[in-house]
Amino acid sequence: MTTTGTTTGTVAPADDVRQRIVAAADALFYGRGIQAVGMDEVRAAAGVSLKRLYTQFPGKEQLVLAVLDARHRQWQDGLTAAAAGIAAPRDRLLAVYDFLERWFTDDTFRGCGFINAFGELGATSPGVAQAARAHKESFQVYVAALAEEAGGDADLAAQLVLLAEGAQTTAAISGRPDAARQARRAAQVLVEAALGAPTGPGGADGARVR
Amino acid sequence: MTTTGTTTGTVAPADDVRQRIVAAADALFYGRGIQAVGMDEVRAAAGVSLKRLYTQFPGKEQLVLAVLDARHRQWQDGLTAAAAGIAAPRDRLLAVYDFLERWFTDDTFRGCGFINAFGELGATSPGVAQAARAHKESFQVYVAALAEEAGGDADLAAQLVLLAEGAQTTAAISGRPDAARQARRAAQVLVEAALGAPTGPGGADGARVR
DNA sequence: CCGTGGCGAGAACGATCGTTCTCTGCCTGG
DNA sequence: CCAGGCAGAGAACGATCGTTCTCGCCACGG
Repeated sequence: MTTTGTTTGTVAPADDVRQRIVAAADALFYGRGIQAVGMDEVRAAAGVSLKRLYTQFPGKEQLVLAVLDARHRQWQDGLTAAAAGIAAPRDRLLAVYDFLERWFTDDTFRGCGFINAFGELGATSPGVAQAARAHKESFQVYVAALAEEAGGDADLAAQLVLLAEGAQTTAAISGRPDAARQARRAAQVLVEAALGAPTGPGGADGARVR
Repeated sequence: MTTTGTTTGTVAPADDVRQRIVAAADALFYGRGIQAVGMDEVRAAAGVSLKRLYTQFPGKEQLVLAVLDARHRQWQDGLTAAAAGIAAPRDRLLAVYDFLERWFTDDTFRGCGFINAFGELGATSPGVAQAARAHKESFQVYVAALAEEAGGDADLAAQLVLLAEGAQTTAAISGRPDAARQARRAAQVLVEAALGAPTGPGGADGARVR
C-alpha cells in the first residue's frame, strides 16, 4: 500500500511529488470533470515532468483513484474535526451538517466528488465505482456510530445520511448552500422523533426545533 | 421552445426520427456516461444515418440537451402518475418515494441523469448546468405544491426534497433500492412533525409511523 | 577532465471522437 | 425512359488525449 519505504528522515521527495500531483489533479478533476482534464494539464499544474507523472502513476485511472483516496481521507478528517470538542452525542450528529455548510460555502464547491466521479466513470471504471461505494459506505458507518452514541439505531443513521447526501447534490446544482441548514433542521426533527425531547443542559441552539 | 407545431394528424416523421434518436441517446448516455458514448454509436442505436442525425441536432450538446429535456418530461409524467388517484394530500406527498422505489428497482437505474450530467459536464457546458438546475427547481416547486395542499410550508417541502435527492444518489451508488423506503419513513416523520398526527380515515399504511 | 546516467522538456504516435464530405444507389417527376 | 436530387453508408479530416520516445542538459564519480 505505502509507496516506497525510503529510509530518509524527512518526507521522502517521492511522496512529496506524489502529493503535489494528487493535489493538482484533484483541483482540476473536481472543478471541471475528470475527462475534461488532460494528463498534460495535470502535469503543468503539478509542475512536474510527464515522465515523472507516469512513473508515479501508471495511468490516468490510477491517478483518479489516488485522487479519490485522498479526497476520502480529507472528508473523514473534516468530519471528525467537526465532531471534535462537542460533548453531547446528539450535537455531534448535527455537527455533520455544520461541516457540510462550511463546505458548501467554499466557492470551489461543486458537489460530492464521488457522486460526480461515479456518474461520469462509474459505468466504465469498476475501480471508480468501487471507490464511490466504499466512500459512501464509510460515511454510513460513521453516522451510524454517532447515532448509536446518541442512542439511535441504524435506521435513524440511514435517514440522516440521506439528508446529507441530498444536501450535497442540492447545494451543488442550485448553487445555494442553505441546503445544509435545511438538512440540519430536518435531521433535528428526525433525531428528536427517534430519541425523544432534547436533553436538558444543551446550550447553543440545539433546543429550538424551528 | 416547442419543436414544430405540425398540423398533421399523425406524428410527423421528422418528429418520429427525433424521438428515436433521443430515446437511443438517452439509453446510451444514461447507462454509460455522456462522454463515453460517441455520436456514431448513437447513430447506430437509433438506426439513422449520421447526416440525418446532424440535420436533427446541430451538435452533440444540442442532442444532450434534448435528451435531458425528454428525461425531465418523463420524470414529471411519472411523478404526476404516481400521485394520481391518491386522495389524501399527505399520501400524495409520500407517493413521491413510492415512485422513487419503483425507479430504483429498474435494473437500468444508475442515479439521477441530471446529477450525473451536471457532475460530468456542468462545469464545461452552461446549458447542461442550466438544465439540471431547472429540473431540480421544478421538482422543488412540485413538492412544494403537494406540501401546501397537505398544509405544509416551503421548509417542509425543501426537506422532503433533500430526502428524495439523497435517496437517488444513495440507491445509485450502493446499488440497493431500499433507500427509497428509508426516505419514505423519514418523510413520514417530517410530515407528521410538521402537520401533526395523521388524519383519521386514511386507509392503507399512512398511520403507522414505524 | 571526461564519461555516464538520470531527469526535464517536448515531440511523436496511435487511438478516439465530433463533424463534414464524397460517392453511390434509389426514388420521383416529367 | 430519363434526368435530378436526396438520403444512406462510410471514408475523411482535424482536434484532442493518453502514453511513449527522443534529445539535450546537468550533476556526479573516477
